[in-house]
Amino acid sequence: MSRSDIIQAAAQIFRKKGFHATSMQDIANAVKLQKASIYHHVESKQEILFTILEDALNLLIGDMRAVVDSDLKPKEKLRLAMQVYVGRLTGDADLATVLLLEYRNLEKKLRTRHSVRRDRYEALWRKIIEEGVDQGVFRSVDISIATFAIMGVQNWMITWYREGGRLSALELSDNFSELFLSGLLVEK
Amino acid sequence: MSRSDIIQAAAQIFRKKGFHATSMQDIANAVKLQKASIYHHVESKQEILFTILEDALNLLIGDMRAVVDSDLKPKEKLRLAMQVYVGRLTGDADLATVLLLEYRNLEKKLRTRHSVRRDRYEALWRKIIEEGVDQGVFRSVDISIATFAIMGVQNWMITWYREGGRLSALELSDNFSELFLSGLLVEK
DNA sequence: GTTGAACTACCGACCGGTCGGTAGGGAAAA
DNA sequence: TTTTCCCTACCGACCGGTCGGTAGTTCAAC
Repeated sequence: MSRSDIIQAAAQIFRKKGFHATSMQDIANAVKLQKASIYHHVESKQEILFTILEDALNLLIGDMRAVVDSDLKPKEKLRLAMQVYVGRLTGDADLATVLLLEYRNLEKKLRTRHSVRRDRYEALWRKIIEEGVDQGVFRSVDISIATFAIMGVQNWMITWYREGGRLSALELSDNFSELFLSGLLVEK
Repeated sequence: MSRSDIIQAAAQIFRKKGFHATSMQDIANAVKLQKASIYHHVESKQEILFTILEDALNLLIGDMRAVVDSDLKPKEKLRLAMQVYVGRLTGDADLATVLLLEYRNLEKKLRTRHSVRRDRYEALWRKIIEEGVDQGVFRSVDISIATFAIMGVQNWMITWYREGGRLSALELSDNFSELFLSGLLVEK
């Protein structure tokens, strides 16, 4: 039994029941240990949550840096970024759901630390849109709003996406990026 | 002290701390009653949550029926629907946040009942998009995906919108609808 | 005198977390 | 090769405190 086994089991239960509704006993049962034994591996329930969030965010930041630093055009960067992000959200739903929903339950100090890093992540998305506007391929939209919109569409997936649905992750992300790039209206 | 005072106070605290992190004592303190006295007005903590969700959803369904039943063109229906919905989300953030985030904490039976009604609400959005596609003013996008996307952008607002921000609710919704209708790319 | 709204006092269950202790395996000392 | 020692992983029992909820009572308004 390793620390990461516990973290992973916790993520799964946090996702299903939420952080506060999950007891340390629940986690202990999942890894077939006594509750006390868990404290040999982790400091506290808060630390478990924090670790889950950090791990998830690190993964995403790595993904995004690669896309932003590539020499693709803004349009392709956006498409690729969405492919990768949707892939992560659908691929590890436990991690994703906890990341997006449960960070609220971090105590203040840890939450602040996490928010800083999350803002840094979102700034990478912002950069892609800025680039597109600067190069004249994107209309001069409000950058912040566009970023929020793009994050929102994708993040909200965690509330409705179910594995084995009608569309694959790739089809979903392509639908999204097409929608964002071309809009709903037919050509004028 | 009325029942609705208690419900409203609870919504406020649920929003800030989450359902499970909120104790009946917290709610009692907020309305300056003893915890036991609250049970004179409500059946249980679950019932409080359920009432909040029902009230919020009823409001939204009423809004949406008016828009769908109007004789506006699909493009204007979408614009108006987003204006109204964003107005609600920003106007009563407590209700909105609890509606979108805390319904997960309903016990199974109540959650199922709620989900049915929420699906009925989302079907109204779907209808607008369908109408646009049928009339040939919207491209023939995947209707489900487009609906999820539009709901997602707006619903995700509850995570970042703060009163007194740079843009008004109306400006926000107009930015959103413009983005959805015309897309990011400049005219070809 | 009935009623509704509030109170005090309490319940059993469970919470996150800590305690002292131990089984067992690997390394160092004899 | 045997003995000693230490360390990791784990355990059962327990801590003070809080949880949602209940029982029974008081009291003012009608």
